[in-house]
Amino acid sequence: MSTTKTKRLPRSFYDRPTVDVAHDLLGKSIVFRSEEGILSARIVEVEAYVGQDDPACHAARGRTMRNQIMFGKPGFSYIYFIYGMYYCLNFVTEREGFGAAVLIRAAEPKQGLEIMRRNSPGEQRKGKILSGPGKLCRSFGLTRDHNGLDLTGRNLFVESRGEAEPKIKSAARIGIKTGTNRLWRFYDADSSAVSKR
DNA sequence: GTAGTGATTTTCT
DNA sequence: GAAAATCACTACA
Repeated sequence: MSTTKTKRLPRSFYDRPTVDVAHDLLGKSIVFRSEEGILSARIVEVEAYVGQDDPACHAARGRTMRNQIMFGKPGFSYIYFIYGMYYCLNFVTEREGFGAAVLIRAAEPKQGLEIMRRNSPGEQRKGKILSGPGKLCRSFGLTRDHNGLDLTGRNLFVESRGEAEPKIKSAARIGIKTGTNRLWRFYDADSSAVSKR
């Protein structure tokens, strides 16, 4: 019998302060049942986007068509389209009515690497194929079609295997012009898959 | 190795 | 009409 316990994170994991959720997601595994097969990866870089008082958060100016999922219940996926060609994956956090989420920026492939390579023909290096939010979605095959999935369901979720906590560092968030004073980017200092050093 | 910039289209003002 | 939670390519060191 196996001694490795795998556990899908429950909704209560996401129903907490966003910065805590972001921090605790590092080292956990994203699992996605795509039509081509199972994909999984170890999360090594995330960013927190926290409600109306965070000017960099999509929810800062209230509800819109795009961000309404962020105001819904925690434990759902928020996937948006950016720069005309990329998607970014987030997990919605905190109570219903509060617009917050964690952006998944980078991960290390664990399962389904061949599918990821097919989805990202320009980037075949295992250590870099998920190193960036746009690349992660492209390699996983995530699009607007996967916006609003329930992370307590079967198709997309995060699991914990009782892994040791990684060495976590924090820094300013990337690619934004406001709110850079908040150090809400967290990453595994020992991983080479982090998007920027 | 780093620095600068063009691609491409949805979303919001 | 402008900006955008990015990436890949080019030039140069």
